[in-house]
Amino acid sequence: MRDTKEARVPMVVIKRLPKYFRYLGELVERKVERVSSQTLADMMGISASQLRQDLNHFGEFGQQGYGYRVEDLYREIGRIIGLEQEYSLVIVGAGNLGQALANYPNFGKRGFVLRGVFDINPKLIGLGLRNCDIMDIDKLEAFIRTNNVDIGIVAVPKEAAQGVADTMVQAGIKAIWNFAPVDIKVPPEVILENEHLADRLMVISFRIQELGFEEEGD
Amino acid sequence: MRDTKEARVPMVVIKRLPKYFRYLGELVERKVERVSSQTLADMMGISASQLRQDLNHFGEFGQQGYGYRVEDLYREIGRIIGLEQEYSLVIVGAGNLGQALANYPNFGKRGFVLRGVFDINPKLIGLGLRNCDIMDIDKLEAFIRTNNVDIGIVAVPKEAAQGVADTMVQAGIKAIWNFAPVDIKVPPEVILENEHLADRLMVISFRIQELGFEEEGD
DNA sequence: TAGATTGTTAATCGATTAACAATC
DNA sequence: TAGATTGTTAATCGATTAACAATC
Repeated sequence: MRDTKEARVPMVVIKRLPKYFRYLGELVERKVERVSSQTLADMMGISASQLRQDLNHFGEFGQQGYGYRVEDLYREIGRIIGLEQEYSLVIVGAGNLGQALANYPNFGKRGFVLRGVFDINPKLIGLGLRNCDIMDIDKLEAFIRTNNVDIGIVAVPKEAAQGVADTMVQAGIKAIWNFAPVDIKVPPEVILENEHLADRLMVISFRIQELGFEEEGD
Repeated sequence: MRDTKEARVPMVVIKRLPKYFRYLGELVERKVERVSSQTLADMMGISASQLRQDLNHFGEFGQQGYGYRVEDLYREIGRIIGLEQEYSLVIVGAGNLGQALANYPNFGKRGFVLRGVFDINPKLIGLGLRNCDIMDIDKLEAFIRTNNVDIGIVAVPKEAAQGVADTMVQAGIKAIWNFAPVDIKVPPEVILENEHLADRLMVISFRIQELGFEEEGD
């Protein structure tokens, strides 16, 4: 253990890991035994250089003249991402999005275990969702503490988002996945990932426009 | 019109536009009249240099010694993003996620108009959602054509995603926003944005792990 | 062994930051 | 006018690509 070459992995590289994992998973399903960096990179639409450079952050997984054993590399990447561990999570906000996330089957498949859903609306409290009840948001802090919850999903309106995040931080949560359309502030030791859906739609909007310029521009 | 300095804007810059827009919107709400690049950058947690460099791709919006008029810059960025136009969209897949997206109020607020929701499940077809009915996926291609739909949201299981995207492309859609956990292939003239939620969760998983190394590592 | 392909170092490219002359 | 702050050029930093010796 340790010394597996851990020297602060750049975020761009981390973000590509799930993609590697997905494509390798596909190869595993197709019962492909070996793959070269070139072949895998072509499938993924990246360069073989980048693929090898990326893997280089974590160790040596291939064999000269042969390539990579698909099954092995798949398992290794899974381990690097941390999928061999179990993470417990809670969702705050049982509106449309919160409910959709609670029911998203792909999460449970890997070791992400939904432990509870919270809302402020008395009408929702007590209702069952997936395999856990919707609880009052008053109970959030104690719940996170007693259940050692790792990840908190924020799916509340933007006005409430910072408050919910503060409570999570207070309770000692490790990471927050924010779906509210604001930039939440958390102390540096807490991991924060924002899912700004409206922002994405604006990127699409810009690019559609830009398309117009291009045509006209020549 | 034109010649407003359009020379292929880098993707990193495009992705920051909605963030500028959000923070400026907040300042507008707070009735702040002017802001300097330094102040705005501090709020956003970026450098003033980057902010000025970014704006420089689109024109000159400030005034030396004064800064930027908040109201004006807000409107300008909105225009650059393309929010003055209306875009029509359809959602394919009326499962939990599709329904949540259909009900997401923040979309409608800007000019994104939901024109239809489609599903393959006969039980869902005919049900009302927001202000449009769920239609049979058979009708998708014709619907996109006749209604000149700009953006297609893919919210179906991964096995069905590529097929749905193909139909959309066939029908002449401009952009696809994909929520299925696969990399869809589209011709280069079609804009594609992926929302790989499971990938995001894996990034969180990696970073929680990494946190463990750090502590132990010193 | 010869051919293939890795791991890794060096070269290139692009994005961020620093600096400052122009000017309100 | 003097002070502030922009727009923009130059310097730095980081990420991607190219190249190749090591080796299976």
